[in-house]
Amino acid sequence: MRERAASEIETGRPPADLALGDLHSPLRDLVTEQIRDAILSGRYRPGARLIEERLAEDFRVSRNPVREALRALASQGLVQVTPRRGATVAGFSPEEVQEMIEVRATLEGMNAKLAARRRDPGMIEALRRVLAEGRARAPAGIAAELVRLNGRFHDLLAAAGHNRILADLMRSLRERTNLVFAPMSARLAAQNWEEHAAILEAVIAGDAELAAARAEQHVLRAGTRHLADEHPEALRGAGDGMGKDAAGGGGAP
Amino acid sequence: MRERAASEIETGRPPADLALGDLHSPLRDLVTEQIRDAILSGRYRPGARLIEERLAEDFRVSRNPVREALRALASQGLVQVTPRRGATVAGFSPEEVQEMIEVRATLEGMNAKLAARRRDPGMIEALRRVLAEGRARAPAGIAAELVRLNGRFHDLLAAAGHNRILADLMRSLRERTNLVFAPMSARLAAQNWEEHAAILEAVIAGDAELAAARAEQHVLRAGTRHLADEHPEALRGAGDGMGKDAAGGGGAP
DNA sequence: TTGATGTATTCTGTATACAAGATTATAGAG
DNA sequence: CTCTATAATCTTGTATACAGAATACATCAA
Repeated sequence: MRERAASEIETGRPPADLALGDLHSPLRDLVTEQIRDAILSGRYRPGARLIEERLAEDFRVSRNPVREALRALASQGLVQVTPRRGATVAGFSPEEVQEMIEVRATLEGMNAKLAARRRDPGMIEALRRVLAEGRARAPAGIAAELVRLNGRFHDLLAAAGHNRILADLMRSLRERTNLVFAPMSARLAAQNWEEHAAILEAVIAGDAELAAARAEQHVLRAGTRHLADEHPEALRGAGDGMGKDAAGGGGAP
Repeated sequence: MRERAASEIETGRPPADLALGDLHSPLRDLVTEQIRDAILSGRYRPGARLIEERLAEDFRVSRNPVREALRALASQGLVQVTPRRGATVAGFSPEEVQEMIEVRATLEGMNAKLAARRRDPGMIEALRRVLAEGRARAPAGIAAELVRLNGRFHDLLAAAGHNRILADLMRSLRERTNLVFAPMSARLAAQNWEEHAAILEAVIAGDAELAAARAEQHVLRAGTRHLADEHPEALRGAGDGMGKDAAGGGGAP
């Protein structure tokens, strides 16, 4: 503490409260991020085997960080590991998808309620900005960017609810459902952002019940849309001219 | 696979589709269970450092399985690991506890609703049995046993809801809150089981809304009780004559 | 004594090695 | 030609080794 103050004076720099070492993530974390991205972006498809040594070679690290990364992803539900048989990218049965959606809907509803009760001005302002960007990009944006924006909106909404535990659970469920909802047309993306707008409106108005209902419906509707609109080509290879973002998904909730 | 082993034990029936090798869990899993038990039973207290090599020596294994076990527990929220500084038993701030309770209350409410809609006869029968046992033991039972029974009741109720995702989340949250609620008097344990009875009654009656409300209140009330009734001695050492089960907890929800 | 500084020790992060289990390929019997 | 048995290969599970970061300790100056 005193040392920090000293270095502050010496360098004249503001007292960033994170140590220099905090910038240096362990390999395990870097590898986890790489694999997670590969899964969420669709480069590794559900069911694909994740062989430790192969990944280790790809990333030029030893198997240990890879193992730990795989286990971490497994505990988040993105990877499935079977003893002595190794890891695969998680795939979900229709029942599981349905269950995840129901839970997510409930949690998003709860969170919207909390957010509406709080009406944190800073968060609302940030949400407005992301909403504007999302609406603008929805019709024509590229899949990967829309997924990123959608994630930002939901993360901000979660932050507005001020419940970290809840936020973590929602993010985990969102990532998993994204794996399923990834391919979504521009039309659906547009509707997705209109629903976001409606949720935010209710939050701003402080109408907790309305916000909750809208957030819950938002998730449930996306599930229904997915089933109704189901694209058979979603399961095909990546050689459809959309490049590596092909499976990035346009506007899943 | 844990479930499979459990049902196996419960039924005493030789498993149909169970390969012999499935009985042989990796060391990592055995170590995970050991450490988890130690944490949940209070032998390792919140904040205590979990040093890999020390644990490895205790269990007579190398550090690798221990590392993986610690990471697994970390992802379940029972252990906290800081890069380059190692693992400690998780401790929660009052805010986090409050947040966990709120989320748990919502999820238990949702699950009770699902269970009431289904009214699975087999599950209800099993719940009745556990309820009877819990009620009988509540006044005088030893802490560790009451925790076990309480866990069984909630697990069965979760199974009755028929949503695995939801069940997993509830169990994870229950374990974490148990870490906090562990010390609970016999009186509170009795009330705990009366609330269980009320929930089950609503489930049996098929009254989804009532079941949800009661389950939600059940969790929230336990949180309030905990704050109101807070025992200062909960944080003291184990030398109070209750032995190694001292922190096992009588009747947290 | 108190505080700073350098040193020893402890612990984690990562790499490597090897044994045992699983998978695939191959050969032979029917 | 299909099916089974067996060998060859691949992969995971676990142990061990070592480098670097974090912590504890001892030493010395004020």
